[in-house]
Order: sequence, then structure tokens, then C-alpha cells
Amino acid sequence: MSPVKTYSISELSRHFDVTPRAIRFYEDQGLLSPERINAQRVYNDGDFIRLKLILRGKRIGFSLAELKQTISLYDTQPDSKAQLQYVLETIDSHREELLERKQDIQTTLADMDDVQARIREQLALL
Amino acid sequence: MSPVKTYSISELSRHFDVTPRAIRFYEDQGLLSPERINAQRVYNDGDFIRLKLILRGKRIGFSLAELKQTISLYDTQPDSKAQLQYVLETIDSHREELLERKQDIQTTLADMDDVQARIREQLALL
DNA sequence: CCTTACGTTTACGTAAACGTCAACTTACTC
DNA sequence: GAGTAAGTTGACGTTTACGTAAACGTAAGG
Repeated sequence: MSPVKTYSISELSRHFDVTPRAIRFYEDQGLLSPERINAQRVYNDGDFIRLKLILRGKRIGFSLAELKQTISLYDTQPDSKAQLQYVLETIDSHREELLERKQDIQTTLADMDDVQARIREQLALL
Repeated sequence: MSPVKTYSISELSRHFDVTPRAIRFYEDQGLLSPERINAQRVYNDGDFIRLKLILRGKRIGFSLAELKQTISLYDTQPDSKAQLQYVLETIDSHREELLERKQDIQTTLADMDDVQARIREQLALL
């Protein structure tokens, strides 16, 4: 009875500005597994979000293999205390990586400030 | 007369934890051009810094081709007003890209917070 | 019924960024 | 001067992430 919103591959393709080929490739790699109606792929909101996470992860610099790990980590429902603890720690280590990359970006932005400041001085002398 | 500090390829390799093969590859791609003494590569402080920028740029997610552009942009001394203006604008567009990637990281960090919070709730119920 | 749009699989191609020999020279060290 | 370490240039191999073309199925519109 619940009317579930669905998407075709071309709708996703347009929405996220990626080729259908790329979306199918993510499925090959085990990152997506949409339903099928007559061999036709039908994506739901869960798939939509997963694709969003994939593309964001890619922009950040993670490989598809890493993203597969991460997303399955977020997806699955671990039950044992040990499993939950493990997930917490894994996220912590990912967090450190992200903070390092963020620091790289900050440093680069600061470098850009320096370069631009020098150029503006040059311009002032003309 | 100025005693210029120099480095061998293996010194750079150890310092930055990259293989000599990678360093030579960056040279092939026009990102480095060390001096030669008897066909042996000799790197100076400028090369040292350039390599540092290359590796940081790679971590951020730029391709070697992009880095070549960017670094040559920072290196060369543009003279005309138009050139200086062009450099300013180019840096601005790079800055926007970096801010977007930084935002991606922030969003991901926030997602991680959410997931961890939910996991801690789960743990509290055990 | 024909076309057009959209989708499918299979398979080979490709660009980027190195890894991995191989075969050789150069530079110390004993 | 023989050995060892470090460096050099090809040249081919490899992984990742798709692109591209071929050949075909399906559903809707005129």
C-alpha cells in the first residue's frame, strides 16, 4: 500500500549528472542492487541515497572498493556488542582520514591567499 | 657561493614516502625538472617544495595534468596586467572547487556523527 | 505495423598513475 | 679492481573507472 517513489536509470543519470554506464558499473561492483521489472532496473529512495553517498565519496577521493565497505557498514544492522564497537572504531579511523584531507585543503586555501596577496601587490605597482 | 641544499631521488623517496618510480614519472609528465650531474638527478629546495605540492594536490584529488597547470601558474612570473588578472581569477575558481570538496567532507563528518550516535543508543540498550 | 525512445548484456578500448622487470652505468669501499 | 649500493633508461604489465560500439528486447505513439 505504501506508494514507494521509484526512478529509472536515466532519471538518476540526469539528476546526478552521471552516465547510465557509470550507474551500471557501480552495480557491477556491488555498490547498488536495484529491483528489476522485466530486466529493467528500478531504483527506490534507498538506492537514490546510496548513489548520492557514492558520488560524494568519490569526490572526496575514496575508491569504489572503499565505498562499498563503508556503505555496507552503514547499511547493515549489527547486533552484537562487539560488532557495534567495531563499527564505532572504523568510523573513527575514517574520520581521521577525512580530517587530514580537510587540513590539506585548508593549507592549500592559505597558499592561495598568499599567492593572491602577492599578485595584488604587483598589480598595485602598475 | 650560496650553499644550496640538494637531494638525491632516494632521499626524496624516503622523505615523502613515494617510490623513485613515481618521482621519475612526475618528471616525465613535466611536473619536475631537476638538474643532472652525470645523468644523475639532483633536486634542490624548489623541487622539494614542488614535490610537496604535487603530493598534497594528489591527496586532495587533483590529477597530475591539473597540478602541472596550477604549479606552473604559481611558478611563472606574469608581467602584464591582464596576465595577473587571469591568475587571480583562475585561483578563485580553484578556490570554489576546494570549498565544495571541503563541504563534502563536512557533510560526511556530520553523517558519521549521526551514525555513531545511533550506535551508541543501541549500545546503551544492551 | 513501423518508428522512436529507452533499456539490456557482452565485450573490447582507454586514460591515468604508477609497478615491475631487465639491462646497464656510476659511485664508493675494501 | 672486485663487489656492492644507488641510479639510469626503456618497455611492458596492472588497476581503477568508466567509454564506446554492437546487437538486441520492450513499450508507447502515430
